[in-house]
Amino acid sequence: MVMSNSVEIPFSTTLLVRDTCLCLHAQRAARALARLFDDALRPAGLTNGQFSLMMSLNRPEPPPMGPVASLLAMDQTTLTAALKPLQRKGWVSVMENPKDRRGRLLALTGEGKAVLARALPIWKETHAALDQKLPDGSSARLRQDLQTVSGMTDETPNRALAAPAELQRG
Amino acid sequence: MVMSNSVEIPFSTTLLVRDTCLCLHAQRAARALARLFDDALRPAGLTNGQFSLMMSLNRPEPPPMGPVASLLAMDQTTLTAALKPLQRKGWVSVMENPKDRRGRLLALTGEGKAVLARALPIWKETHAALDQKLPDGSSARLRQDLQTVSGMTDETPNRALAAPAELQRG
DNA sequence: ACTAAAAAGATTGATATCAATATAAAATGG
DNA sequence: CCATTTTATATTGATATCAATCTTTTTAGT
Repeated sequence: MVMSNSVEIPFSTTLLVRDTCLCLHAQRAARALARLFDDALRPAGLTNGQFSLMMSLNRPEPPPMGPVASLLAMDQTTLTAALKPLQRKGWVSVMENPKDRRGRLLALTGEGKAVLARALPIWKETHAALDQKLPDGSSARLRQDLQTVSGMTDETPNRALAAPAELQRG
Repeated sequence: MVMSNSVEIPFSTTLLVRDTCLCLHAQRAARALARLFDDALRPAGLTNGQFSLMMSLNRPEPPPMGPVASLLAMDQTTLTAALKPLQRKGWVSVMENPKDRRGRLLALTGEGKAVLARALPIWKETHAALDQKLPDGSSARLRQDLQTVSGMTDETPNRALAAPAELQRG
């Protein structure tokens, strides 16, 4: 009798996982889109993530960190780290919240707004080109499905999706 | 006449970008799904990315690095880095390709196969639960749309999607 | 064969990501 | 008011991600 020294997973299973895993498909699409927008935004000096983050700070009132992290569906510690280079470049200011001294309020600086304004037309062009290349209706449908997934996997369902007060129109 | 010391982007534009940007939606969904699978796979000692990578190495013939990076839609240097911890743990072996001494051939070790085999049922459960929570038909549709996006943004269209020879049935 | 170009990976440096943990301040319950 | 708990954020350490650049080896053109 021979010791089984390895546990074989059938190749067909590998193919099944490759073809069906939503997580894998999402990571691949996220990497591909990140590269697309990173390349496009490079002349503006921003990555796709920095663009999204800075855009989310373009509000009437400076938001605290927690809601911003939720909006981007990222860990709070990731946001702390992501802010560092933007602070260093003087594009984002992080100030103590006078109403709650544990908290910070995030705001774009004048220069940050200028950088973002220069990046905006690039985003518009890139996104329009992307939309056009997608089959009719794909874009809106994909957006909707991605939103469903983001919300569903959240411990606090829809916390990131229920447009936070600071981002509500009106 | 007053110097304009900042370039304001209307708040309505911020809301538009937040609601429509496919890149942002993809990053959020990717982060959310990564957390979901990372949490589930933690008892098996794998992250979602390590699971996908190792599963892609479960083939009859050890593949070189390039096609694996393409399959995962990741940079080749990212793959080099991602292999490090797996090599250290003795789950993946990286050997010189005798047919092309520039290249490397990647393979699971016996222990790597065992780890992957223990992770597989966790993936199945997690993915089944996810599928069930999604509205009917969403899962397949989302997969398809994500694949379209991944392929479209690739410099070599469909390079990552055209199932590479090593992954072909037959 | 020789040279130039292309291909496969590795390395470095910067940022992104999250778990685990720590700190400080606010809220809550006596 | 005081002790406990909760909340908001920071720090550390490990991995992930990609651009820029480098080395080695193969391929192409002559």
